[in-house]
Amino acid sequence: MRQKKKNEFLTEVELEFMTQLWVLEEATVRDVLSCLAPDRNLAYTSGATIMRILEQKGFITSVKRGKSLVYRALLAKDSYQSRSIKNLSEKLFDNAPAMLVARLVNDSDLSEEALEEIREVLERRLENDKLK
Amino acid sequence: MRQKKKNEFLTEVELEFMTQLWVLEEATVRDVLSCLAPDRNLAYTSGATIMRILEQKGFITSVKRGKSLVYRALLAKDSYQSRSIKNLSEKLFDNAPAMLVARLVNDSDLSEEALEEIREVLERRLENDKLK
DNA sequence: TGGCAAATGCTAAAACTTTAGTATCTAATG
DNA sequence: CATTAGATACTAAAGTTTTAGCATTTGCCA
Repeated sequence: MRQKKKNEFLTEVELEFMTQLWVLEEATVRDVLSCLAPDRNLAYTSGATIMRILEQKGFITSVKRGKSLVYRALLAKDSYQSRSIKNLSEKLFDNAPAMLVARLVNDSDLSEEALEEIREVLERRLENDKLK
Repeated sequence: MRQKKKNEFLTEVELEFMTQLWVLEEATVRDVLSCLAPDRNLAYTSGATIMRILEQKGFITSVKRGKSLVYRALLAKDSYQSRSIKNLSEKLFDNAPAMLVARLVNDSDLSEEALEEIREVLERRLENDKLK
């Protein structure tokens, strides 16, 4: 009835785990679990399952070290950030990135510093553009 | 084993339908279906099911008109854009909106015009800030 | 080196998502 | 007012996600 789809995006829980792995760079299941919110209370085997799925999907890889598998991200955080923001822009902002930024700076309440940082990011980008 | 979660976010297909409804403002199942990509080939009843689910979840509402239900969004596109961008910023950008904008302007290849628009959005926002 | 603690592999349950078939209802029209 | 075309309601199948139990493997240490 429904065909298998291969998704290039992380599910919610997968992202939760990847986020830790991106910080740790190298980690066992136990390492990742110990970095989650203390009230997360996930069974060890659940964590192991998530990691195995992430590996199956090609987001991470593992090597055996002692009796444990040590995982490492294949998908870089940078790349996934780009992929995600691009997707959001396409799917929800009609490919109008300016509208996306407008929502961000107008509706979230950002600090003065955050706004300044954004301005700098943008100015550096425009500067860079002119040089070419 | 797993508790029921109530998600404030749209699934992929739900977003696909909402996107049309936001444009149409008011629409029957058939109206929405006819706006999807021509190669989408979804059965009428599938469309009806999606709409019913969207209503159950509180994203849209309906009134009977003639023999059809006419749907209308309860969740505004603006609000959902804000909600989504905020979520992305939190979950994938460590709450650093400047980093988010950096990914957007550096890694997607935006046109000169798009960058200018973004600059304007930001300048208007900073201007507005000063007035207060 | 035999046993134990800890790790993984295998399996599966339950909720969610996506799709669609069948049954039922209803409004318009001859 | 009976028929019928078209709409919704109900149900369900198949895949995905999230969680975890049980069995098995493995390396370490007494």
